[in-house]
Amino acid sequence: MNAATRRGEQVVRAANSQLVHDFGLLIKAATRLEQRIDTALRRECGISHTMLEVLIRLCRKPGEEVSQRQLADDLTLTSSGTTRLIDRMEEAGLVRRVPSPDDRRSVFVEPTDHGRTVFLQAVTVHSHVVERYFVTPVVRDDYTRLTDALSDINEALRDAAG
Amino acid sequence: MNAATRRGEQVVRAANSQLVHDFGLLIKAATRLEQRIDTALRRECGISHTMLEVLIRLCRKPGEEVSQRQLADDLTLTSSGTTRLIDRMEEAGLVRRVPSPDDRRSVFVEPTDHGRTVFLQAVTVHSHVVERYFVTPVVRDDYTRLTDALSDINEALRDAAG
DNA sequence: AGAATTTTGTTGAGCAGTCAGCAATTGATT
DNA sequence: AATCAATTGCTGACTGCTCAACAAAATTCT
Repeated sequence: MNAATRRGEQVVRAANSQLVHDFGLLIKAATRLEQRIDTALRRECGISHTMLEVLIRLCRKPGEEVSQRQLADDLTLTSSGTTRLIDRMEEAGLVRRVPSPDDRRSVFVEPTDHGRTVFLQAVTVHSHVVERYFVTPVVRDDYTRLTDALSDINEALRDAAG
Repeated sequence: MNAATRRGEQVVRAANSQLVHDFGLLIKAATRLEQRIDTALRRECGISHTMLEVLIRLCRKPGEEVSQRQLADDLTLTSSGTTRLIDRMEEAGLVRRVPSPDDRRSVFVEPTDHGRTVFLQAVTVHSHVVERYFVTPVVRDDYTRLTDALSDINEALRDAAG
């Protein structure tokens, strides 16, 4: 057997590895689910899935002051991405920018009344899709394990710098 | 208690719902993992994560003829997105377009020698990241449940049209 | 206090995808 | 066989993000 053949087998083995396949499952499930939610939200509420995530974050603790910096960190976005996202949401009347009194670099973002109204509609749509494709397909016992595992993964990703 | 207060509580409850939180875990884990892999691949092999997914698909069964259409379906991309992706990969010398003899609309995509070489390097980088942040953080017993659950979710998503 | 460093949000340029519309080819209907 | 419909890949216009560079403000270090 020559070197070329040997390498050929190596390539095929790598492409069929269990690890590669398993990881593909995660990426695919997340991508498709997000696409579905995004489509449903745009059609029924006129907002994107990312915008819903912003509203979720902003409505969590009423009265809490959330800066763009915090939003960026929580949504895994860059600061410039966040600036533009909030631009669009402000334009759509969903949120309002409020300059921080303590730190004049910082900008707080808060939901408007309209933002809260849309949020309630959107969360309903969101829940339906999640219920149908995320909760129902998984056996109850497996579900808690799934979320446990995801928590562990997120923790590992958060702790490690590189 | 007036209507406004009642609605205010409703908003807070929705933003803190378990379902919303759990789903956030999935999206966040997938997003961050993919970002990490993408960064590592770009730095160490000069290709994107999407390009690696193409190479994985193309190297699975040697001799198999894979059209752009099939690639688009497997990667959850639009046909135009696929066209441009293959454009870039062809330019980088990773793949080659071959017109199908049977169907003159269709284009087969196959990896070049260079593509296979890069693939082997890339799969190593990919495996390291996946091993570290996807396999290791999860207890072994939970791992199989996790992948089972992800399979179920993907099946539900594949079967349903809307 | 003053200088150097870090943090915050914004902007221009670019990248990687989408959608809508297209021509070429193939398949189905009659 | 002729037409009508569906599929394949491509292109222009757009979206939503990133990265790099920046000014303004805050923090740290002498």
